[in-house]
Amino acid sequence: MSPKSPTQFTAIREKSRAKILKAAVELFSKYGYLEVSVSRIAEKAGVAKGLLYNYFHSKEAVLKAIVDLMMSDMQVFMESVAGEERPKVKIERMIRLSFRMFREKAAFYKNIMSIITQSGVPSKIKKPLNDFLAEAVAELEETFRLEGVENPRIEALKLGAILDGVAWHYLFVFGESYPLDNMENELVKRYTGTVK
Amino acid sequence: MSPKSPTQFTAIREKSRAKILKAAVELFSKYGYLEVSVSRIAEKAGVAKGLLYNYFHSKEAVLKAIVDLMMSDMQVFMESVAGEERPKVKIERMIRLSFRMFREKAAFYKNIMSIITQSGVPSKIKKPLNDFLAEAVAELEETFRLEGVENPRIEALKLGAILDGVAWHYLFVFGESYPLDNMENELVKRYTGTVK
Amino acid sequence: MSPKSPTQFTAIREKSRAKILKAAVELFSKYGYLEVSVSRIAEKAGVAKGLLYNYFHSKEAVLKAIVDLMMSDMQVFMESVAGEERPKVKIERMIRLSFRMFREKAAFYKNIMSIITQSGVPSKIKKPLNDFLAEAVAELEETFRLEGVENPRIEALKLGAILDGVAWHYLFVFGESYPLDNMENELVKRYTGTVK
Amino acid sequence: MSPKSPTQFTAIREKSRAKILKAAVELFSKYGYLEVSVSRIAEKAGVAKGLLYNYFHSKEAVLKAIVDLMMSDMQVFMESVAGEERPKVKIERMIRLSFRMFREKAAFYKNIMSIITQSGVPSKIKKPLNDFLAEAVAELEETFRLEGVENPRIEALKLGAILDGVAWHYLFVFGESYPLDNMENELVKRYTGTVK
DNA sequence: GATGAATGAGTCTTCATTCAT
DNA sequence: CATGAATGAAGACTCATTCAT
Repeated sequence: MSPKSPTQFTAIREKSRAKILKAAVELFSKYGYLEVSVSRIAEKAGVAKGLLYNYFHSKEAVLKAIVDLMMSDMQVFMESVAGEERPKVKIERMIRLSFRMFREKAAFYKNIMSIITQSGVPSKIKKPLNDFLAEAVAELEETFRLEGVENPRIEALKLGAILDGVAWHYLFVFGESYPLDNMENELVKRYTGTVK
Repeated sequence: MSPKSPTQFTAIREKSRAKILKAAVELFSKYGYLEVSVSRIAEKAGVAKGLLYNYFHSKEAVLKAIVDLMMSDMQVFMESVAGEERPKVKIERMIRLSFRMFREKAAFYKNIMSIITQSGVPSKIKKPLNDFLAEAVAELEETFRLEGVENPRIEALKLGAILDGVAWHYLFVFGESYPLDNMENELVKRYTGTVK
Repeated sequence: MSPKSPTQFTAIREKSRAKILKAAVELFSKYGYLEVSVSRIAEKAGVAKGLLYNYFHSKEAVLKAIVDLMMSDMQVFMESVAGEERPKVKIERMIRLSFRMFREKAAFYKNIMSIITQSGVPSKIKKPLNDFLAEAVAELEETFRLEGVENPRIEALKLGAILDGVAWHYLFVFGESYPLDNMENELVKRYTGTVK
Repeated sequence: MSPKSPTQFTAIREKSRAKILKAAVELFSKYGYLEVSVSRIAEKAGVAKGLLYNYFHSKEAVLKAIVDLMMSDMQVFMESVAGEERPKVKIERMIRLSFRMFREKAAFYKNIMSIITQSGVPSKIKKPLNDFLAEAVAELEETFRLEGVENPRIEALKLGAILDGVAWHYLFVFGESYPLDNMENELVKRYTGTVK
């Protein structure tokens, strides 16, 4: 008799939106943005194709939403180390954080790398990701500088390259057999002189 | 008009095939496999669309042919250092070779990384590329072992990660502004104790 | 909260229905029947999409309701001259009435001509409009006959054609720059021998 | 063995293009531009949907092609009376030409009027048609001026309105029952003082 | 060997309509 | 009476592939 309350609608919306995003993340990370059709996302999410457009005005908007999610996730991670003043500790935390992301946000991370690598993706979407990476390297550089490292820029790029290289190898080349834990400890040791 | 000799036919075939491959390489590295249509390849190659199917039975077969080309290119590179017995020198040469490839075969390399990243590409094509990478790491591992490094597997993976990370940063993130030369010298110094 | 009296319900119903019709008229005349979506009508009317189906069982039914409205409007106009016995005066009044409609009901008139022109619109809707036009011509014919004009049918069709032609030029071709007033006086003079 | 000659290809292309245009003209004039889908055009033309895009880069381009055809047809008609110096004769010829077009190019003319009337059609397409109509009226005005008519502008608009009104009544309201011949003779008599 | 017209499945997107609350 | 989430058919358009010549 009475219409659904706004609260009910919000809850329903949130749930459907989440279903769609979840399906999209999985499919994009497994098959790549261009290879996945809107129909397939809808099917996997268990909703009608049309419903997707109730929440995202285009396929690209779905990708954008995923990227935004990932970005704020990463931002949170970044901020969690931002307060750290001791350079060595900060480096260690950044390394450990990166590995945690590789492990816990594998699907997201795969998407990110795949998006950056795919030419079909509009640069409107790529730009913020590239910017984020560049910023992360800048942060590393600053930390190395504080630590008194001789060539902080090069050193930051090197660590950045290792981390992204590890991610790439883990996510796209070697898969589960990759010795993620060993690499993590090795890098921490190498950059801080200690092992946990 | 006049009947052509078998040799002439072969020459013609080879020329058309090469034209098509060249066009495909350029387009794939610039726009990505999925974004490039067969028509566009044919157009760029200056042949009729139908002719392409005379040489390759599908669009995917064109990609396969390109990957094969790249693989043998890399194989040649690899073999050029295979004979080197002195571990330190071998490591240096492998590093320098990699950077030469990043620089001189940027388009190829971009394609490779992009292909590996796109799970849409059938594993028939991706497998050999992955294998090649694994093999290269194995080669590094063996060399580090000879050198007497403590944990050659980890060390090889680390250098592999750096190299691929550098490639990724250079090709997809930072572009021409990336200090490729500095990184090269830095790595050589780090791994051999010398600079050129 | 409190139970509403039947009168209240009727009032509410009437108000919502009117809001929807108003919105539809405006949108249809501005963008055309096919170009306007039900969502847009509901949005402009400030009601939920579903409510529209509470009052009209389809989008087409909304159009039908609008056409009916227009028809009764025109009927009223027609009846206002029906009593006139003097042929010359009647002709003049019909001409002047037509121009008043072009001016004051431009949106309605645009809709009508547009509907008649779009064969996509089901004839259930077009029929009454066509009938109305035919009737108007018949009325003119009768009046010309009374006046003793030689070929009243042809004369009626000719005046009808001029009036619709003027409407068409004014509404779709020349727009505001069309000399509606001049044409009106010219026609009155031509058909009655007088100017106001 | 040998490829088709360019001449053969041109012939084939011309034939297919014509088939598609013919189907489109018929469907557009019967159901209106917006109501007709590309699939339906292709089906009626007896070709695959995709082929249409081999000849026209969009549905709108098909419409544009039709409009262009119509425009040049009308241009030819216009030019055929352009040389006529005697005003009375010129007016008669213009009237008779118009009626010939209504009769012989009914489908085209229906399209034109329907296009001008439909809001969904981009003004890029409408503009030239409107311009053409305006030009035709200007031509009439000039002729009336030469004839020494008192108010040539109004007179030209009036004749223009009659002609378009007749077309509208014939094509959209009364259909085959409309006394086209009578109207034609009546108008000629009215504007030249003679009947054929 | 070479041409490009032709096919049709598949892409993203829109929208009238239904329905649980 | 009122809401808006959900559906699915249909629309315009793309493109790998085939084939007659």
